[in-house]
Amino acid sequence: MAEPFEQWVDELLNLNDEDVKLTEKQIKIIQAAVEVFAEKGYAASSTSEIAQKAGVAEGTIFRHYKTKKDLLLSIVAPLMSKLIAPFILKDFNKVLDATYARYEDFLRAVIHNRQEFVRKHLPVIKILLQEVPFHPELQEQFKEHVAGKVLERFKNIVEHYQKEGQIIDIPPYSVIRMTASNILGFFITRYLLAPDQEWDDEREIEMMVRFIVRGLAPEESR
Amino acid sequence: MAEPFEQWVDELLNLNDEDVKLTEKQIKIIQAAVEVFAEKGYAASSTSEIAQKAGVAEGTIFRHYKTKKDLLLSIVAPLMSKLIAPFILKDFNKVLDATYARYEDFLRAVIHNRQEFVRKHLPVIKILLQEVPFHPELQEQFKEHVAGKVLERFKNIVEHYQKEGQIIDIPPYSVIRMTASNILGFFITRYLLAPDQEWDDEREIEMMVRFIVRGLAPEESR
Amino acid sequence: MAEPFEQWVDELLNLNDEDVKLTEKQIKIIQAAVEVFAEKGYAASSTSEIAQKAGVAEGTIFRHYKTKKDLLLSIVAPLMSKLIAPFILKDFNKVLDATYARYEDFLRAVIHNRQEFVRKHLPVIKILLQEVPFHPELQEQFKEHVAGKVLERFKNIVEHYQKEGQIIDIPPYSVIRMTASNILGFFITRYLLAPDQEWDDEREIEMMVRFIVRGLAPEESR
Amino acid sequence: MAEPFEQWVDELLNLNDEDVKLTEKQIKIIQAAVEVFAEKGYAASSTSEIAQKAGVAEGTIFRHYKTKKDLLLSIVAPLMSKLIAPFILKDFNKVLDATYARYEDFLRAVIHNRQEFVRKHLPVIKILLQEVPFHPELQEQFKEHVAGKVLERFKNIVEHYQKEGQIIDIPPYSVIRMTASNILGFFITRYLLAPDQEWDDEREIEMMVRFIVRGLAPEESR
DNA sequence: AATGAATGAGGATTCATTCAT
DNA sequence: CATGAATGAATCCTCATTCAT
Repeated sequence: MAEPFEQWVDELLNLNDEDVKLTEKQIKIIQAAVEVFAEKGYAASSTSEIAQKAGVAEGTIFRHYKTKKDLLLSIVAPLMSKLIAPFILKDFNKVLDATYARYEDFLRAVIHNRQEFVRKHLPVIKILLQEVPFHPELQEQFKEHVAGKVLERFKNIVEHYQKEGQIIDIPPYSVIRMTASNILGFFITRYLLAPDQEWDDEREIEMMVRFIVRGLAPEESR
Repeated sequence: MAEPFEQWVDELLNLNDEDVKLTEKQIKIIQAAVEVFAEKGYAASSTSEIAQKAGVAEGTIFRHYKTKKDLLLSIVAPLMSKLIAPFILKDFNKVLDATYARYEDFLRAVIHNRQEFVRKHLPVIKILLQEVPFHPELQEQFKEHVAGKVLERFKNIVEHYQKEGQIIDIPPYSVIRMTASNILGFFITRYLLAPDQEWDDEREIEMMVRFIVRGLAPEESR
Repeated sequence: MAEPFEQWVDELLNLNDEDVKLTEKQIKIIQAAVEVFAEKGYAASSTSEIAQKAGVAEGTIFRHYKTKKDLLLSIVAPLMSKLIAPFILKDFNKVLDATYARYEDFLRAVIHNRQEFVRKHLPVIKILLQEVPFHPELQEQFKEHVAGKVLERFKNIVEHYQKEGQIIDIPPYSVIRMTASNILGFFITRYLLAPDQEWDDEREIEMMVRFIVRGLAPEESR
Repeated sequence: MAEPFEQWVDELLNLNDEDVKLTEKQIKIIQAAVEVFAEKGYAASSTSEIAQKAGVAEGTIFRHYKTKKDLLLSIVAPLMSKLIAPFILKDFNKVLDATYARYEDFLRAVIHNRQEFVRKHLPVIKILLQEVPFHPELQEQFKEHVAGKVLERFKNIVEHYQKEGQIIDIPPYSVIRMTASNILGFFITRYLLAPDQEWDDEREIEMMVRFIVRGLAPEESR
C-alpha cells in the first residue's frame, strides 16, 4: 500500500536522479563533507580535512563550491525538499480519501515511507538538525517548506479525520504536535540515541500507532 | 502538591546557590559565554567575543577556565545534573507512593516541575542539545546520568503503574519513550520552535496528559 | 628665510610628533611595511614577508591593523596631509605678502621646504604615487586635499602675482601646472630616476626657478 | 608638416601592423589584459578574470603566453619601442636640420606627434608607468631605450639649438628635463588627472611652447 | 588549438592560549 | 588577580599553472 504512494511522490518530484549530474570528484567531496560535518559539526570541520578525506586537493573543493557554506547548503538544501516530499504531493488529499480510511492507516503509511528515507539519509539529517539553528538561510527554507506547506497540509488531513469522528476535537496543531513528537521521538531514539540496540521495528511502530490513535480517540459517548 | 516535591529536589541537590562561589567577573564571563554559545554554537564562538561581551580581558577568561572547552563544560555540566534532578531523588519511590496515586498526577507534577526549569535555563539547554553530539565528555555524562539513572528510575515508576493496571503491559522503555517524546516535543515546540505564539499552557498540558494517559491505558476488558 | 616658514607650518599642524604614540612593534611593522610596499608594490607584498622583516609574528600585524589595506592607509594617509601642509596654512596669504615679494622667492621657499620633505619621506611617497590609482579612498583624500585645498590656495597666489604684473596673464591653472610640472619633474628625476648621479642641487634649483620665472614673465611692452 | 615626420617613423619601425600576426583569440586576450591590468594593476589582476573578459578558457592564455608576466611584457614591451620611436629615427638630425628651424617648431612637432600616440595607447601607457618600478626587465628596456638612445639623441638636438643661440647655455640634460617635465606634465594632467575637464588643446600647447621657449631663451645681451 | 578541471603553494585573516607587566 | 600584547598554528580561500581530453 505504501508502494504506489512513495512512487507517486518520487516521480512527481523526480527525486530519483540524485542532483542531476555530479562529477566523480564532486561526489567524493560531498561524501567526505557529509562524513566530516556529521562527525564534528559544520563549524568545527575544516575544508582541508574534507579535501583529504575526499582524496582531492583543497582547491578542488572551491572550484565546485564557492565557499564552505556553499558546500553545506548544497548538501542540506536538497534534503529539505525530499524530507517533506510526501506532504507536498499535489493531490495528496485525494490520495488520502481513496487510500486511507483510517487515521492509523495514514500514520502507518507515513511512518513506513519516512523510515526508509531516514535510514538512507541519516548523516545528512543529523547535519540538518545541527545546523538549522545557526543558518538563517536554512531556517528560511525550513519555515517556508515545513511551516508553510507541510503544516497546512497536515492540518487539512487532521481536520478531515476529525470531521469523520476519528480524532478528538482539539486544536489540529496540537494533534499534529502529538503525532509528530511520537514519530520523530521514535526515529531519534531508533537511529540516533540507541541505534545499536535490537529493534523490532514493526512491533514498535504498531505500539506507537496504537498509542497515538487511542490517545487521540474522541471521548466515548456512553 | 508540586511544591514539596520540588523543594525536596532542590534541597537535596542544593541547587539554590548557583555553583557555590563565583566572582563577579566569573559570572559575567559565564553569562556572556552562554549568550554567545547559544547564538552561534560553541565552535563558531570566539573567546575574544565572549571577553568583550563580558567586559573583561581575554586573559581573564583563561585565568578562570583553562581552555575554551573548560568554559563550555563548566556551563553545561552542572545543567545536566539539574536537568535530571527530580529523578535521582533518593527516596523517589516513596515520594511517589505517597503522593501520586495516578500516572497522570505524576505526569502533571513532572511536567510542571520541569517547565519552570526549562524556561529558566533555556539558553543553556539549547547549548546542551547542540553540543552533546560533538563532545564525548558530555555524552559520557549524559549516558551515565540519563541512561544510567533516570531511565532505570523511570522504568521502576512505569512498572509500578503497570502493576497497578494503570498502564498497558508493553515494554517500559517504549512507555518512557512515548511519554518523554510528548513532553519534550511540547517543550521544544513551546520554547524553541514557536515561542512567540500565544500559548495556553495549562490547557495544552491537560490535553497532552490526557493523550498520554489514554494512549497508555490498558485495553478495556469488557 | 624658509626657516620660519617651515616652522610655522610644522607647528600649526603639529607634525613633529610622528603619529602620537606607537609601540615599538608597531614602528617596526610600519618600517618593514614601507620597505616592502615600496619595493614590490602593495598588491605584490605579503603580510608574512612584512612580519618577517619586522621581526614579529604575522598575527601581530593584524592585532594593530585590522587588514592589510588598513596597514597601507595608516602609512599613506598621514603623509598626504603632511605633503600639502604648507599650502593649507591658514594665513598663508599674509605670510606671502609679508615674505615673498617676488614669485621666484616664493618658488625657492616652496622648493626648499618640500625638498627636505621629499628626501625624508621618499619611500612613502613612492608608495603613495604607486597606490593612489588603485584605491578610491586615497583618490578621495587626494581630491579633497590637493584639488580641493591646495589648488585653490595656489590659484590665489598665482593671481596675486599676476595682479602685480610678475606673471603673464594666462589661466592660473596653466601657470600652476607648468610650475608644478617642473618642480615635480625635478624631484622625480633627482630622487627616483637618477638618485645616484651627482647633483648640484642649488644650481639646478636656480636654473629651474629662472626657467619658470622667465617662462611666465609677461610680454615685454617695449 | 608633422605628417611626413610621423610617416617616416611609423614606416621605419613598421608600427602599422600591430605586432605582425595575432590570432583572433590573442587579440581578445591582449585587449582584456590591458583593460584589467590598467584597472587593477598587474599584481592585483587574475588570469581568470582576464580569461573571462576575453571570452577564452584560462588555459588558452597560457598556450600563447608562458606566464602571466609574459603576458604583461608582450603588452608593455612593444609600447616602449613605439613610445620613443620618433627619437630613434636613424637620420633624425638631418630631418631636423631640414625641417625645424626653431626649437619651438621642433617642440610643436614632437608634442603633436606624441599626443595622438598617448591618446591612442593611454591604457597601456598607464600600465607601463605603474609596472616599470617593479620589473627589472622593464627597467632594463627603459634604461637602454630611453636613457641610452633617446636621451643621447635629444641631447644632440638640444646642443644643436644651443649652438644656434636659441637655447641658453646650461647643461643639456637640464634643458631636456625642463622640456620633458612640461610635456609629460601636460599629458598626465590632460589624460590622467583631469580628462573630463574641457580642454582647448591647441591653446594649451601654444602656451606651453611659449613658456618653454622663453624660459630657455638666452639672456638678452643688450 | 582550445578547453577547463585539477592542483597545491601561498595569501590574508582568525583565534585559543601564554606571559610579562 | 587582571590585563592585553604577542604568538603562530590553523582556517578559508585564491591563483598561476598544468595536462588530459
